[in-house]
Amino acid sequence: MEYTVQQLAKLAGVTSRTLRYYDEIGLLKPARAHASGYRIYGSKEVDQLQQILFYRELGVDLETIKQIITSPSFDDVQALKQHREKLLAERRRLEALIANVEKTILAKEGRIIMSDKEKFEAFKQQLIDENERKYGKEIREKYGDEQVNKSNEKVKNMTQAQYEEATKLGEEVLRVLHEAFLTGDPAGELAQKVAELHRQWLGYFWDHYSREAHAGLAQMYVDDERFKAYYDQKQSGMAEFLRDAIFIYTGKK
Amino acid sequence: MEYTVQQLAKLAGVTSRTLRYYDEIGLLKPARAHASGYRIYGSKEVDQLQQILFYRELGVDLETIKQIITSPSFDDVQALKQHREKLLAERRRLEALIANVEKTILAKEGRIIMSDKEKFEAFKQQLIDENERKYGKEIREKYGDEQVNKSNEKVKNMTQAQYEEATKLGEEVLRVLHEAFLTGDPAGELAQKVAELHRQWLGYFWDHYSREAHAGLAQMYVDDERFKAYYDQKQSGMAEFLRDAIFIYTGKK
DNA sequence: GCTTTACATTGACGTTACGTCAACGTTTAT
DNA sequence: ATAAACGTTGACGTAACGTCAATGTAAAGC
Repeated sequence: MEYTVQQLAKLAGVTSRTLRYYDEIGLLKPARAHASGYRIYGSKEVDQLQQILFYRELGVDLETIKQIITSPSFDDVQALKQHREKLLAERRRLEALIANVEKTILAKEGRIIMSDKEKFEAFKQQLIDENERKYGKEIREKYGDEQVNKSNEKVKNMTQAQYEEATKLGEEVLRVLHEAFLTGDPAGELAQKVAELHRQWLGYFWDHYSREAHAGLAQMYVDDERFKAYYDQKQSGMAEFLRDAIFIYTGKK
Repeated sequence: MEYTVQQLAKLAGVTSRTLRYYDEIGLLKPARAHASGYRIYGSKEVDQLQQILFYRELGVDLETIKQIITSPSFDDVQALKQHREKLLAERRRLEALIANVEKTILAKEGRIIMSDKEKFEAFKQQLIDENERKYGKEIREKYGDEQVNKSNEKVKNMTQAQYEEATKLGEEVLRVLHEAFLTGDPAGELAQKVAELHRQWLGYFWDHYSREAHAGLAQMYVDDERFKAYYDQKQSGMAEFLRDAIFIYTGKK
């Protein structure tokens, strides 16, 4: 089954302009060009476009999508499974927003008290995850400029499965951190487990690990209010605790 | 509680640039300016920003958001309830995408057959609804330029609850249309019920109804492949049938 | 075969919602 | 008083197209 630009655009619910743009940037090339110069797309391109639309739906930028799907190791069934996981996560985020709006309604009706901070909690979760990744990069730039290109490449080539794993690991860090916090001992077994998990989490974003960089990032968690707020979400003081645990783990203290 | 730009930005998980931009376009003005010229935001602005973020989350463009929240009749509790409805709808759309990806996985594993068309179904639903609204406007421009401003205003002020009702009605039109189609009689009772339901649906988007405009739109459904494909989704010929039913309903034939 | 309509191409400017940076004034902490 | 942190305005750049012009090609109608 072959399609011209308009046919495929209609089929997929995009515009012909979009398809031409995708051709132009090398994201989705036609199967071939008709003698007239018209673009002709086939089944392979249909499947590729569907993948692109899933990634787009999940907020991935086109350049990143291009790198993922043009990789020789790209496995479309695996990618579809990853989309599913990510869509489920997105649904959970929506559910948090729904819960937040319901809570806001109660607050407006005077039934509960809601802090200014709580009003924005559901909006911020994804942003904080992204900021955290970004700041990890800044540390890299600070301690090793020659590694930045590799690091950028690594982040861009991260698969959705890896992203999911990283997200889960980040959640686990937070959970175990709280347990360790309750022990009160940053040098204890639990706290050191947190630091180790945190190091594993960094492995998803950093091309090369160094203790110095790890410690530097941990200090940033305390110095930057956004991170501090994130780690203190369960209980105040947890950001400092994590910093201390990591300092001990890395031998800085 | 008062906040400077960075404080509110951090609280809400947006950038100071965003807040300055929102001030510049009149979307979210500070409560006052400090003697230094610094922007100072208060509780009222916090609540406004939360509303803005909900609308933004739901894909509403900033100009539209501005018009909604600056309207004298804006009711924030009512708006929150509408956000909730829309978020629930968005969650249902995500669920359709999840079902679609699961189905695609099955197709890839060779367990079921999936058409090229089915591969894009979940992506297209919202797009078609939006296109339909847009074309309704074009008809208005064609038959009555002096009504366009009112019509634009109506669409922009449509509440989320109204949008949901319109969506449901659109679905009912399609369902009853198929039943009527099976009777084969565009002048029959069922077909005329479809035309009436369609007219009601138009009431959500048009400030003023005219039979001429209705008939013109119906003809467009047959002439424009995108609408034709939409109405023919259940069975080929349904777009023409709807056109005929509306022509009879409006007295054009 | 010729004409008209529909479809496709490339090129280019415009849009929305910011991101980024420069230059410089103001506030806070030491 | 000084340095660091924060704020301002102004301005250019970006991603992902939307829109339109000029022109060639394919398909339908006569």
